[in-house]
Amino acid sequence: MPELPEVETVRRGLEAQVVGRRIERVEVGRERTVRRTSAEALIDGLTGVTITRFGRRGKYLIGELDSGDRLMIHLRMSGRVLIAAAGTERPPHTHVVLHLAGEPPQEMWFVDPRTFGEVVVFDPNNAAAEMPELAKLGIDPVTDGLTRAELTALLLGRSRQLKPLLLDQHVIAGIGNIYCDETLHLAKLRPDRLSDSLSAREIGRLHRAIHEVLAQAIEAGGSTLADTQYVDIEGQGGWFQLHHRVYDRAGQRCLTCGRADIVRIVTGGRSTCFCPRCQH
DNA sequence: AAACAAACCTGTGCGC
DNA sequence: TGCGCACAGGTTTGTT
Repeated sequence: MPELPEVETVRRGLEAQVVGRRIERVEVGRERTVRRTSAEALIDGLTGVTITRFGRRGKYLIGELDSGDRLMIHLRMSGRVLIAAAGTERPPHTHVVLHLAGEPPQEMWFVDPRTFGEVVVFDPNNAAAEMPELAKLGIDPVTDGLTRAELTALLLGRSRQLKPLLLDQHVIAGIGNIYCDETLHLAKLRPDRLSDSLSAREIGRLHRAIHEVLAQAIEAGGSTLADTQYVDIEGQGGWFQLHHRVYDRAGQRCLTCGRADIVRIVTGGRSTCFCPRCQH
């Protein structure tokens, strides 16, 4: 569920509330969440340690530890990170608990019904072996910046449909299904357009749309859909869903032209919504 | 190289 | 009310 804007919102919450606080105790309730290593590895790697800063690349949260190790959290489809007063009743599917020192004592929970998410402590000097996907991530438009020239090279260097290309984390890191559809709509480009068919003018529109959609979504705290699965670390939802113009609106009138209905197709195995009149 | 399908899981919403 | 199916914000792997 969570894409770049949601992960960035979580990152900011962690930076504000978890960084600088010693982790006194660690609980792992479900082995699958720490499957890359083990419960012992996570407990050993985090107990008595302090997170000194929290970064993000694409949808990967990376905490730097004063032990020299790093903490990687990926929310995948249904993961959530929450902070709560120590002793508060935990929601179902709370798989990892970090007990944080300080007044008042708090707990950081990793909650994940579908268990696709991961929590890992790894050694940055051995990242190629322990976290190989990090090195393969493409350019993060927010963390790294994505210039128009870089985007042009990424598009013209191959012939791929725009939708699967923008979703490919090895090319551009952070865009997921919601923001891909919203970006293509704002750029007035069909999701099945081939990347090497774009004019310089169209590339300019796409470049602007990527940055605008992500920036506005971050400002709005991300998108919280009807199931209210995504919330920030304090349990608050975002409000960018109020600005969705195509995502999950198949069959409804286009909010931009008002003269056609949003269409749903499947591209790259993903549900894709667009306006056949606005997007070419 | 690019497009597809399936896999990993659980929960929810819908039609009957 | 209950059942079965389709589908979900992600990513990897294997097959055309």
